[in-house]
Amino acid sequence: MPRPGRRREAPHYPDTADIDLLDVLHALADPTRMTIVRTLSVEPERACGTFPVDVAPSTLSHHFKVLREAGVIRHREEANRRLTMLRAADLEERFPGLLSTVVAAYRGEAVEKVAGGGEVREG
Amino acid sequence: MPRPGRRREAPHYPDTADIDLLDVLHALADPTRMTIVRTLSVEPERACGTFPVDVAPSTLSHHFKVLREAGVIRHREEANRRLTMLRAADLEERFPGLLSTVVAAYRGEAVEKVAGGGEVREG
DNA sequence: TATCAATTTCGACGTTCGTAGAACATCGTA
DNA sequence: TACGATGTTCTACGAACGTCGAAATTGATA
Repeated sequence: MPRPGRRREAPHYPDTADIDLLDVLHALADPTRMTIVRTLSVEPERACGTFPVDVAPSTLSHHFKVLREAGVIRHREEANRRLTMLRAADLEERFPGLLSTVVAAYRGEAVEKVAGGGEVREG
Repeated sequence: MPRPGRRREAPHYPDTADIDLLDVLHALADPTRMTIVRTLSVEPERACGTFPVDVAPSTLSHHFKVLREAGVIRHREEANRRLTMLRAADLEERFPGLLSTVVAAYRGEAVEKVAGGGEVREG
């Protein structure tokens, strides 16, 4: 009996206190996922299909799952789309300075290695 | 014709400018390797076989290789042992604040997940 | 109601990873 | 020279990973 109001199963998010550092580091250690995070660090929220990455939708969905279960992102339902945003405040509470430091480090990286190579305005 | 003065091949270290963020994050996203790094953050250098981890020597050697090629550690030959130290200054130059932030975050983590569980004095 | 657009789930495939045992190399010492 | 201590390399193996296509689901729209 599928419940209405949610797209399939409601995703499971770890509590802030349960966010694991190694899970976060592993989630960030991938060019596609890092591109997602960097994009969200500039834009507060964004629809799943609009990220500047060059992978199949199913692959992208997989990366969202990794980031979600690591506690890095959260989704918000809107119509038939799902908006993604960073759990920046939660991460800041759990691991102070971590997210901003990592994102800042990635800003300086060469972009050629990023999946898709599509650049996003760095505001 | 084996050359004297060095234990086998001289390890290859990336230049500071060539250290890749994703490689570093991947290297740190493992309990055994994170334990090595945390230990070195308290003690400046340490012989390879003396880390509080519970893996076979060959496995440990593999982890050192990952950390070395990511640019996180450096070795120093001494007699028939090899001392390991962090490339803290290089990492600070390449990715300011990254190493200290990550290590600080790991300090607060539960230790049960650490390979071997052997605790080290946290000074 | 049929259809489209957005996204997830499932199954499959090839690659990388963490692990350990066996063999080897090097240094210090008996 | 022989031996023990210290690490590394090689090989192998199961698990996890990144990738995709096909199918399914949901909300909006025709």
